[in-house]
Amino acid sequence: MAGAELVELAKRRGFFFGANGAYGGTAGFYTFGPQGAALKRNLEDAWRDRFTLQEGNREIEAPTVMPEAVFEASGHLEGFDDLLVECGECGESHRADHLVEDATGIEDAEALPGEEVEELIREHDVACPSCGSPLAGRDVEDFNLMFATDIGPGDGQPGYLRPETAQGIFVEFPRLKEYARGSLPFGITQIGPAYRNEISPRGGLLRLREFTQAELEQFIDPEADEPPLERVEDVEVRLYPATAQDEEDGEYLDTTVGEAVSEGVIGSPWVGYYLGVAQEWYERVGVDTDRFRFRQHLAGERAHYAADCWDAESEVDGDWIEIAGFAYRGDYDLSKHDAYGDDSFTVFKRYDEPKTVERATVDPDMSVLGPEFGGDAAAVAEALETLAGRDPDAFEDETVTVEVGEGDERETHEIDADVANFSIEAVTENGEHITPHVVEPSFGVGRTVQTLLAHAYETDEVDGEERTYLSLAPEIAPRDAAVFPLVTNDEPLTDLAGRVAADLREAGLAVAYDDSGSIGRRYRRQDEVGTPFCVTVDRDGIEGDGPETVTVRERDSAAQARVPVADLADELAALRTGGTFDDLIDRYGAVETDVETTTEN
RNA sequence: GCACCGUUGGUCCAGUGGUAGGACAUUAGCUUCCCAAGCUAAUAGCCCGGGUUCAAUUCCCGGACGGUGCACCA
Repeated sequence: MAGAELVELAKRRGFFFGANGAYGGTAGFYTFGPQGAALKRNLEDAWRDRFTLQEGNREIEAPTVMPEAVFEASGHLEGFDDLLVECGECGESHRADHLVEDATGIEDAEALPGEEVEELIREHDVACPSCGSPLAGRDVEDFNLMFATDIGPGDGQPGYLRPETAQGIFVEFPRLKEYARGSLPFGITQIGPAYRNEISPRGGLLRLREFTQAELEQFIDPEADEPPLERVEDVEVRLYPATAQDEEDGEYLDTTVGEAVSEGVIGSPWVGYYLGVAQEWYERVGVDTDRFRFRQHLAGERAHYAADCWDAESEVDGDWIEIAGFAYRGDYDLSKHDAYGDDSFTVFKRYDEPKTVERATVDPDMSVLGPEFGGDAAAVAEALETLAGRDPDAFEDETVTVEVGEGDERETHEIDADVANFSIEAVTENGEHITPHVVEPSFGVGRTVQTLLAHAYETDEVDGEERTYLSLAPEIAPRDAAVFPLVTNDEPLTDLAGRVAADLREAGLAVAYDDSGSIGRRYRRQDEVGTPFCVTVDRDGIEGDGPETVTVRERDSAAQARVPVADLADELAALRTGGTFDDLIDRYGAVETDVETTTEN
C-alpha cells in the first residue's frame, strides 16, 4: 500500500501534480512534471513500437476538436448526455431519464428534452428512489460529458472536444483506406488527448477531464481475415470471465491465449490476439503480473454494438482499475458514418473469381411514361425497377401493377409490360462493397503511468538505511542513467564525470549529472525517480596506465561493475533495450562493495 | 453534483485574534574514495473572496482545490 506516499513522491520529484495551482487548481487536470513527462513519453514510444511498428500499422494525428455532425453519427451527442434530477429532500442526484423509463415504460427517455422529462416526472408522481420524496417540480439538468465549443467567429458552428481518439480514425476512414490501397486488413493507431467533462473527477490520474489515449483500430474483413494467433498462442494470461464474476466465489482462469480462444472463453480470435500482444507488452513495460488481469465485460455493461469485450485491469492501492479495453465493435462505427457522412465507408472486396449473375432489369420507355403520368413518371419508373428486383414474375403478364406515393397520396397504376422493357441480363460481378469490422484495443496512458509507478514503488534497506525506489523498466524510466564524480573536491574526477555525461548525452541517452551532496544522497535521489543505472567516476578509474574506467551501479541490487569509459555508451544502450546487468558484470567484473540491500515485503 | 472532513515554506506537520515554528528537502561553502553522515550559512509559507474586529493565517459566510461516502463513469 503506497498510495499517499506515491502521491507525495510524484509531487515532490516531478512526476505529476494538479494543474493550475497558482489559480486555485482545476479539478480533473494534471500536469506531468519533468520525470512524469519523460516516463509518459517513453511509455508511448514503447506502445508505438509494439502496436504500430511491430504490427505494421500506421499512426495518424487527427484534430481534437470535431464538428457536431461527427458526434451525431457516433452517438456521443445522445449517449453522452445525461439528464439529472436532484432530490430536494435528501440531496441525491438521479438519472431522470432512467426514473421516467421505470415509471412510464417509455424506452429511450434519454432522447427526450429536459422539459418533457420534467413534465413526465410531474404527471407520473415520480418519487426519489433514495428517500421517497416526490420529485415533481425539480429541475432536470442536462449534462453532456463532452466539452462544447464554437468553431469560428460569432455563432460559428458547434463543435466538441473529442471524448475518445477513435472517432478521428473512423471519420477519416474513406481516405485512410486509400492509403491502405483498399485492402483489408489494416490498422490505424493514434496517441493523443481526449476530453470528458466528468461530474466528479477523482483519484489522481485515474479519472481526468483531459487524458491521453493510445488506440488501435484494426479494420478487418470478418469473413476472411484471421489474426496471426500463433504468435501469441502460448502467452499466459489471467482471465476473469463474465461467468466467474457472476459466481459467488468465481475464480480466475489462468490459461494461454491459444486455449482461451479455442475453448471459446474469448469469443473473437482477434480480441484474443490483442490480449496476448497486450499481455507481453504490459510485462515489458513493468506491470506486475500478479496485480493484473483481463476482465470480461458483463452482458449489462457491454455497449450494444460490442459482441465481446475485455478490459485489462491492474490493481492499484487495493482497487482494480481499468487500464485498457479490447472490443470487437463490428461494423457499428463505420456503418454509422457511412449513413451520416458524405463519403463511402466501405471497401471493395474482390471475388476470387468474377461471378456472373442474372439480374432482372427494366429500361422504361420514358416517352410513354412521361406524357401519361407527368410528375409521377420518375416515381413510376423507380417502382418498376424495384419490382423487377423483387418479383421478376410480375412482368410476365401483359400489364404490370405498381404503387407510388405515400399515405393518402398513394396511387396504383397499371403499365403495359412492353413499356417497362423488362429483361434478364447476365452481369459480371468482380466483387462487392463491404463494411469492415473493427477490433479496438484502447489504452489509457495516464492510468498505465499510475499503474507502473504503483507497481514499481518499493522500499528496502541499503546498508541498514531505509530506502524508497522505483523499480521501473530501463526502457520506461525517465532517465537512462546518472553520472557522478565520487567526491566533489577532486578536479580530475569532476572533469571526467562532466565529460562522460556529455558523451552519453551525445550518444542519445537521457542522462542526469549530479555533484551535490554525498555519493549516497545522490544514489538515493536517482533511486527515487527510478533511474536504472548510476555511473560514478572514482580514483581507481583514472589512476594507473590502463584505459579510464567508471563504476556502473544497478538500482535495485546496488551491485556495481567496472566498465571502460570507451564502452559505456554502448553498454548503457544495450541495458536499456534488454541487456542484463549480470551479463555486464560477467564481462567486465564486479566492484566489491560492502553495501547490502534487503527487500522487505 | 450532494454530504462529511481538510487546506500553514518544495514536501510532511505543529501553532496563534497582534502575520508564524520544526523536520526533511533545496542552494552555497567546508569535509568526504561508494550508499539520505557531519559542520556553517542561506532561500522559502498561513488557498481565494467577502464579513465581524482597532487588528483575521486564526472566528463567520461563500468559492476553489483535495480526501472519503453517495450519485455519475456512453
